[in-house]
Amino acid sequence: MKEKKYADVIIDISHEKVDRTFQYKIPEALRETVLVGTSVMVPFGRGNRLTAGYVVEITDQAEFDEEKMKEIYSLSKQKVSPSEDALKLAVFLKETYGSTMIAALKTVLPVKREVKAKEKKTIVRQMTGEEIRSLLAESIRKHQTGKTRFLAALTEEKKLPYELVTGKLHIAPSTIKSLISQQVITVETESYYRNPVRLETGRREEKKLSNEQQAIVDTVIADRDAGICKTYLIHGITGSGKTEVYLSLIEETVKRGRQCIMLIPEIALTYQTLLRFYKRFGDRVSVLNSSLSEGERYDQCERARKGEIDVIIGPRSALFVPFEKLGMIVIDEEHEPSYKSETMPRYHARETAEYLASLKGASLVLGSATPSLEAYSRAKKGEYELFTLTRRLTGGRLADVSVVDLRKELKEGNRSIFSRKLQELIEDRLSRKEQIMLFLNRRGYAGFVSCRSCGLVMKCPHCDVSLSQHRGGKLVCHYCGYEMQEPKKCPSCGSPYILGFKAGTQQIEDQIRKRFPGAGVLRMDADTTRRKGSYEEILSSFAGEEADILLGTQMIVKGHDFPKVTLMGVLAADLSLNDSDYHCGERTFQLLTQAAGRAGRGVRKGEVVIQTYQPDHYSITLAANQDYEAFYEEEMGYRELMGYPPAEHLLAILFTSKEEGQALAAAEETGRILRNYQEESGRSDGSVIGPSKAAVSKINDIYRFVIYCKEKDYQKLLIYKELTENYRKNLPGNSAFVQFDFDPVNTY
DNA sequence: AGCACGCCGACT
DNA sequence: GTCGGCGTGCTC
Repeated sequence: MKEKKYADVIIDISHEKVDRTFQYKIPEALRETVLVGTSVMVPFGRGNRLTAGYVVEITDQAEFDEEKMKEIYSLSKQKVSPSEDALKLAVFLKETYGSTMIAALKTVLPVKREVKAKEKKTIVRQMTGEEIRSLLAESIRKHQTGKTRFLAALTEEKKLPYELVTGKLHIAPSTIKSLISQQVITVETESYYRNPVRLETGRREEKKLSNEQQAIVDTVIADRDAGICKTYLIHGITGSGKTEVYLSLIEETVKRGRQCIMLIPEIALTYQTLLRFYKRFGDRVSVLNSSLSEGERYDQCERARKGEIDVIIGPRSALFVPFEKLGMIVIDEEHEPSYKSETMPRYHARETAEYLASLKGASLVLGSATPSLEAYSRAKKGEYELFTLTRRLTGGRLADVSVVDLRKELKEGNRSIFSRKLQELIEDRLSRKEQIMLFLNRRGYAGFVSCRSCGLVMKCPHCDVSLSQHRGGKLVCHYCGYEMQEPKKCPSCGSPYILGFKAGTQQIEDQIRKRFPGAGVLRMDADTTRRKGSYEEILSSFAGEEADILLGTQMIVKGHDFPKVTLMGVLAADLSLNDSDYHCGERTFQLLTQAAGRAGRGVRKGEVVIQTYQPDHYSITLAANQDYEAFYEEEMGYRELMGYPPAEHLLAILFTSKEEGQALAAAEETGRILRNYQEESGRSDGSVIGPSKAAVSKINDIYRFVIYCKEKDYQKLLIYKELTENYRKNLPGNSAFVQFDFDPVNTY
């Protein structure tokens, strides 16, 4: 037997330049204990600073000069050692989505951090403004540029966030250290604590399944018992009882000694949803959500590892809960964009779940009322088994849907945001004391501020977006948090007519109050739900009939049933139809279908009015007819024509830099290399588009350029990624950063 | 990321 | 000269 003398270690530093393995000698004393996956402390860098790392391979072959090779110092007690499965998952994420290995490892591992979960460091000035100014003068005289920038900032503010100083002001740590020792400044550290969510376990609740529902459960479980693990897609209209099917599937799986992961979109993670699981599984179920601190997340993972729980419910990150005997993964509302991660690695929960399921021998169950084209096309190809739930169990009939042409309204002299038909119906419902929901499917944020004289729009000085208006006369940037007082006069032409253009829900709320005085209105959008718990507050006060009309964005069409709602008005269906994103037709269809499903959940029949400027668009007409199948055919034809996913695969390569020129140069050079490769390999089926300015061309003073690559074969996109990475490796000192996004969910 | 090494301007 | 700052490059 060969001796296992060397360990390949990934160092816990998230930087491209150290994103590879480093080989260390395993000291005799640790030969038995150091395994693949062990987290260790190693001396790293010139100063041999002790750094954490993860062993990803053990060999008897030295691949580095043995003389220079260092030894592993010790095992790490601070960090979790990833299991073999976790390592495989990390490799999958790294290779499929193009991130650093350490970033992939960190998304897979529950970070075991000390009790103080989060720290925020602030630099505090210890001298008077006068003293600082004299130091400033001295540093100017000495041409100490960094110190000058720092001191100048200190004359303005007494306190500065630490990240701002090292990041934006670009001050070297040595400069900070010397100023601390001269007692010019101090560093304050604040820690935050968070409380876990506790729910009481209720009584066990079980409903009899319909034949349709039971058939699904029987098939999947029979497959399981026969050792077949595959992917199933349940296409079931709203109210067809998908959740009951999930509950039974999970219960049967748990009975067989296996554990389950239940993914739901973050927004649907409400008390009501969770309660159904608690009632069925009691304390064998646990919730993972974003408000849990790192320590609490770690505890949940430990409970799972020890087998203390059978079911975990959570958003996409719940996939990484380390169950020993995972038997099933359920993904509810499979089409939701929140299943795609927005940070590196940009993984998709559906694809990652598929990999994990195959790794663990688990079944994967997807469910949606409006399946994503990706999932549905795979079901059609026979890669997934498709089930359809057609009957609505809650008794309510499907609502009557009518489409109103807003162009015609305008032509006939109605300039209001409510069509005559919608106005009539609102009045009717108000007089009958029934409830109304009005849905504005607007993307983005609150209203911007512009000058009525010269047309200037107030923009963030650091980002390529307009500032949005907040309470208290403040203008805020939603990308970087920049804040300023709302100006009294236009900074460009001096006109006093600089006003907020509240294109959003607030303006509509005002209009409703004007047109229907006496009607109680509740508004729900990003603004009114910012405070924790206010989301549920608004919903429960509407459920308690404290208002007649609920006006809101996306949020109001997901989840909750209100039996008293008999009218749903979609104010402008086109708002989500004209995005630059190729998903916009699909999103619009999904939103309208969901909205239509909200009306008439009780005994009374519901009505839905969809107002639009494009009444003939298939996303709108087919949603009005509730015809998913026809929509799928139409939209799939468009994707095939354009070569968009799922017909082909798409890779977005994002180049970012503080220097616009550097980002552009790197992007252009990469574009040349990729096109070159394409020509050389003599292919005509793929294409490289760009580079071009990103849709938001600047965030936080960092410029953004993007290249898109289309290919039928996903593997070929990985070659593009590799080519890009190689080019960057041979180009030292470039300050442009590169990010990859495979089959992106938002455009750049 | 963090740290050493080396270059460059200013002051004893 | 030499002190001390910032830029550059490497880390098994």
